[in-house]
Amino acid sequence: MATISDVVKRSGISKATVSRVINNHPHVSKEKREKVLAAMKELSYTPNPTARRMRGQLNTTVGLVVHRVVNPYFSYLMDAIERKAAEHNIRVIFFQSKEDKQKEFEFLDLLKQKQVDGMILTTVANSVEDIRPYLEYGPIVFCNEYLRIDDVPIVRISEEDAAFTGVTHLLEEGYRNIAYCTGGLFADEGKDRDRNTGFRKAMEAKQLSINPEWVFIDQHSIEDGRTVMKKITEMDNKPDAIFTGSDEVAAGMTIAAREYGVKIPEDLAVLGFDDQPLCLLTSPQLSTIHQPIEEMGSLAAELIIKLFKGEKLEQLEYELPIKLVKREST
Amino acid sequence: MATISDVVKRSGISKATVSRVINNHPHVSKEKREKVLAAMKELSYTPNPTARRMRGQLNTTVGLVVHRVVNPYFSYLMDAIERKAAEHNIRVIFFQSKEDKQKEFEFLDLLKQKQVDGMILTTVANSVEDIRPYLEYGPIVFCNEYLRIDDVPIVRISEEDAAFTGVTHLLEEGYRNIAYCTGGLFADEGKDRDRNTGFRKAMEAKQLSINPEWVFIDQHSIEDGRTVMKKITEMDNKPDAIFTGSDEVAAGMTIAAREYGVKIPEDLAVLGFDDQPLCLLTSPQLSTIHQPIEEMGSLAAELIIKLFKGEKLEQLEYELPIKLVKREST
DNA sequence: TTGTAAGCGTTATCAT
DNA sequence: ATGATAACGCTTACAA
Repeated sequence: MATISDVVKRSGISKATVSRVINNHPHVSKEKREKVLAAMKELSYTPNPTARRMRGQLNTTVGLVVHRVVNPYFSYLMDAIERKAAEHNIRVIFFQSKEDKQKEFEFLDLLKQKQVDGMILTTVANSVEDIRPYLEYGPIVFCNEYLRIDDVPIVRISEEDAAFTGVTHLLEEGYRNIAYCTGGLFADEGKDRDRNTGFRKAMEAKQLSINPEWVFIDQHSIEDGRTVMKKITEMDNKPDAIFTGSDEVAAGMTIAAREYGVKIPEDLAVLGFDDQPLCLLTSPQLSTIHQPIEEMGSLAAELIIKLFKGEKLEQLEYELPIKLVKREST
Repeated sequence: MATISDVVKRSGISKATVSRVINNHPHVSKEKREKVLAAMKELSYTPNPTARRMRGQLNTTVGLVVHRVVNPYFSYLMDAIERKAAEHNIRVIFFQSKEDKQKEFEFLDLLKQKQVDGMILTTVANSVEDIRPYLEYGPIVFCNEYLRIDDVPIVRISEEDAAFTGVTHLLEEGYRNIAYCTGGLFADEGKDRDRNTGFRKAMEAKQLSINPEWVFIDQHSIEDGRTVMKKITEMDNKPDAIFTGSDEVAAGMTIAAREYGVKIPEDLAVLGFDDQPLCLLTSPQLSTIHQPIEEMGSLAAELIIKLFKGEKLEQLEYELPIKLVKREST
């Protein structure tokens, strides 16, 4: 690999001026600039990114922390982020946190060590207080997160709107006995709080009350969905529709429905969340809440790139619109 | 961030000796070693990886080129590779090639520029001759590839065995009119050749001949699967089983089957390939060829790590065993 | 406008 | 066993 010194020898021009040309600095005569450019081309010279980084002048690598890459939600997000970053010649290093606090710290340390120049965090295990100190070392962007730190831009959907839209859809289709699933704990904080609010508001708008027996917490997987369906079949007082909060859970329910002879949506309407490709594979195909993953990833990448360039952001919170996709299950 | 010079000041010991301690070199007195270690701890010093890389002494980053991360085959492979790499404190930078030759070169250039210390290539678009020069700059491992370059280790399954096993399964279940799908062109090279050989051998073993009308080439997606099913329903002389070479294609066929009233497996048995999670979501659930993705990724990571350490590999070609998973579609 | 030289944080060479 | 010192490739004061 040719170095800057090779270009110096070849062109007979000083290192400083060559560097100026490389970095498009002004105050270089046309003549010398062209000579340098010629030498660079002849040697097919490329600046060594490692050396640049050591001088502290490089922003080309962003770290991306996801929960698990095999979760389609995250793999689509990665895809969107990587494509946008690639357009700007930014590399993406990725990490799987498995929501392990210790691992998360290890990744954040890469920011401190200048191994990455910025971080996009999609699932934060640690607290605001633990994350904040790392801001000193480089820009951070939250994506699909509910922590709020001053100065940290955040890209997400309105969970309240999503739940409201989903439950309202079920109500409009004529269902009245609505069950509710969540990946969280039906808690009063973060994502849960917002979704719960949406759920409550939708129900209240029709003067309906929430049946606590029909609330399922901590449900994530296809297997969980099967279990939920089983539980419902065993109930005396059964719901006639369910907001699952997850396509996987909804898919699991379709599988179990076949086993138990439950007809979807006649006996039980099932609404997913995310709009993953699997929605088209189940029978019946799943109605769901479409998440604007592509836009979220693309925006998150753009934000961090702006921060790399030292641009000021005119806005810190971005709530992207969801939309309801009606298929066969509701 | 504390630097080696800070440790020097704090401990009153020279840079050279501090460096020796950091790198566990011998010929350092117990006394000084402990002093240095103490200073390092007090300052919570970590060596700067960028500086190390510039000295040419760092092997901590591997580049991983996949076709598309949203393809579950690749996301599971990434997952396996990342987990194994993380065990050894190796970072994974990932790239999506979309099988674009130009992009592939850009990624390989990162090896030249020492942005990554080694490369795992899972889908090579360029020719052997184009790839070979990059070997000079760092180790390369092929995974799920069919190019052969001397000295480049390769991890894959036996495509011939996979096709033979799959087709033989269909024959053993009593099907005789076997259709065949491939993501390739039914060509005489690479992956195709091996799979075709397996297909032929399995058929020949039962003295059956291949009906060229039942061979579908260049089929990849769920949509492709729907099209294949449609074509089959329109045939006068229909096959009674199909080896799809892809779970997606097989899944697409189950969707179309519902639309056209085709019963699987009674009217047409369908065999997938990969054993992706979606196999459990379709009705009927898909029989398929299970790929040892976890093992492939893990092994590929181990190989590149061995090469980082300068270890000699005792073996260059690794063919991992597939197995047939019978579910409801055959 | 141009060039010299210092410095980024390491490791390796060579004396001592 | 230890310590100066050069070197990795680059950018940027500072001087000219």
